[in-house]
Amino acid sequence: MTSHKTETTRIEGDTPAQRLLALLEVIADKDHFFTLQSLVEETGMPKPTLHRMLQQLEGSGMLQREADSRHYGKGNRLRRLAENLLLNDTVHGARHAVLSQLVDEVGESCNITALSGSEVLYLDRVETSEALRFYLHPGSRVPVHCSASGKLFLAQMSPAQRRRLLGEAPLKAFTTNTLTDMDQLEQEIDAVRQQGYAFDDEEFLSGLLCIAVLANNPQGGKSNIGIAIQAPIMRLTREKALECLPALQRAANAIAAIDSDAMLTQHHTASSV
Amino acid sequence: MTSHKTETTRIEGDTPAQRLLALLEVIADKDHFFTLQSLVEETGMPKPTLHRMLQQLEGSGMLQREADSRHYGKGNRLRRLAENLLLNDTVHGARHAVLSQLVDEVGESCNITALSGSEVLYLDRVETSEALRFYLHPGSRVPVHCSASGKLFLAQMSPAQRRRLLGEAPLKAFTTNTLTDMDQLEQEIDAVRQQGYAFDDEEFLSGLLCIAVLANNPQGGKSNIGIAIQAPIMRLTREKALECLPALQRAANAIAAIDSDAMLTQHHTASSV
DNA sequence: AGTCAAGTTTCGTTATACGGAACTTTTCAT
DNA sequence: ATGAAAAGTTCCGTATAACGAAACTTGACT
Repeated sequence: MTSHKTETTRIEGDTPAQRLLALLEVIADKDHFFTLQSLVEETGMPKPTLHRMLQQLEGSGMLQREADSRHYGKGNRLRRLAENLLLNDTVHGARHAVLSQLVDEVGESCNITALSGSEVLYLDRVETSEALRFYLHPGSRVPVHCSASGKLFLAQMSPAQRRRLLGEAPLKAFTTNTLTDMDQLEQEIDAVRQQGYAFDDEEFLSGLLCIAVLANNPQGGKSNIGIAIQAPIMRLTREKALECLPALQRAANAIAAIDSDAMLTQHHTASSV
Repeated sequence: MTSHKTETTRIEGDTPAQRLLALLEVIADKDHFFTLQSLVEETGMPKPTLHRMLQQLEGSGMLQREADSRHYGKGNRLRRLAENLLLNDTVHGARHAVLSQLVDEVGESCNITALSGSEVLYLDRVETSEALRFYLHPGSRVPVHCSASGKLFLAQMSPAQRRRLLGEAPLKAFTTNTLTDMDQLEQEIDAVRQQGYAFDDEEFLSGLLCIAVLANNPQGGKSNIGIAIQAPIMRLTREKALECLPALQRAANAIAAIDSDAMLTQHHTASSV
């Protein structure tokens, strides 16, 4: 047999730079100093390659070597980068706060979504404290045609755009409720546009009901971020969901306000305090 | 408002990967969305080059585009990277030693914090040896508006940033002492800015008093590192806490020094003051 | 001194970055 | 609606950097 290569982590990426970022992630998880050899064993990459990468990171102050010249630790520049990344991410912070507030109000899991490519991307999510719940983590994706926010995004598009997005692949059925007929879907989308909100009534996952609205900024520019409540049908019926609509809309407006504020391209933020 | 070529920032580095990291630093400083064009103007780099870089960052989930496909924001992967970097940087760090030293001096539990999203993140913590104590572990989070370090972070933001972070969701009450009125909070924050330190007087947990200062880097930029003492009110009154202030400030300076110290090892610290 | 393991350098071979110019899409003024 | 300006995107020949097997150096321990 062969040697037992544990290789818990893999450095992946299509380009050298992406691989370097992946390496940074491996390093970020370490709470102790590490050596070149330890990384070789952990990632299975060739030693000269890792050596070169570490050299670059050290050369730019992202990493620092200990006095013995073989143990690496995180450098100041890297720490500062991390600090600034978090410090200046008020948009995410504010959105998250609104989402938490909404979850408190309605008592069910809520999420913020965006259209990314031809799929709906979960940007952020706050879980209910209820024991029974669907677990969908931020970063996961869902098809447009069977998600509440997806329908809203579709409803905003021109017919041409919509067909371009949906026209290629047939509408995949995930449950018996999934709308797989294009005409049916168009009809649903018309209704959605009228109402200003959309349901996903077990169209993606059996037992999951979802209601969503858009966080349209008032200027009309289509900053289409969606916000949704989702829960098991045993706790959330269509009727109950509609009762949550005002709270949902309020949250959507709050998020729209944040986004339009953050969209203003200021060239210089006031530094004086 | 004309497009003077200010070129405040330069993307420098000997290798493509280093230049990409430099770009990340530019991006880390932004608290609003940005466009390709804005980066072109800010850095003076060729458009296709920046386009390619952003493409790589977006493709690997480090950045995310808004639905309008021209505004970029920080992605989840980048946020996670930043959090892990800060969170796992403690055990062998010189900061931990400073914290231990402070605990020895004042005899109460102390911690190092950073702002992450709309919450304060505990980066590191050293417990007192006293039997009676609050147990809060590194990695846990606390709302900004009712924590000592949170108020300090808020105090250094621009009014616009602060409003964005606090304005859209009501201030949740955790105890009867929690400041839930925005005007009251603004007033408190003004005071905090004057004083340079902040209390949390049972505003998050009943019976818990806390005093904090920032580890300001000497260059005067914003800081995302706070340091705090916390203890049950039966052992730590406001008066007693103020007596600890010199020790606390000394520790903060020590931590700030660690950060800028290693900068001297860098090729060139002195960018213009 | 001798051995071994970790770190480092070399170098021919690929793969990627680079960025001017051309092209496409969106935006905005008329 | 219409067209011009601006932003985003793609092309592609050239320049540069990444790659990693192998050879070499360093240092720790015997």
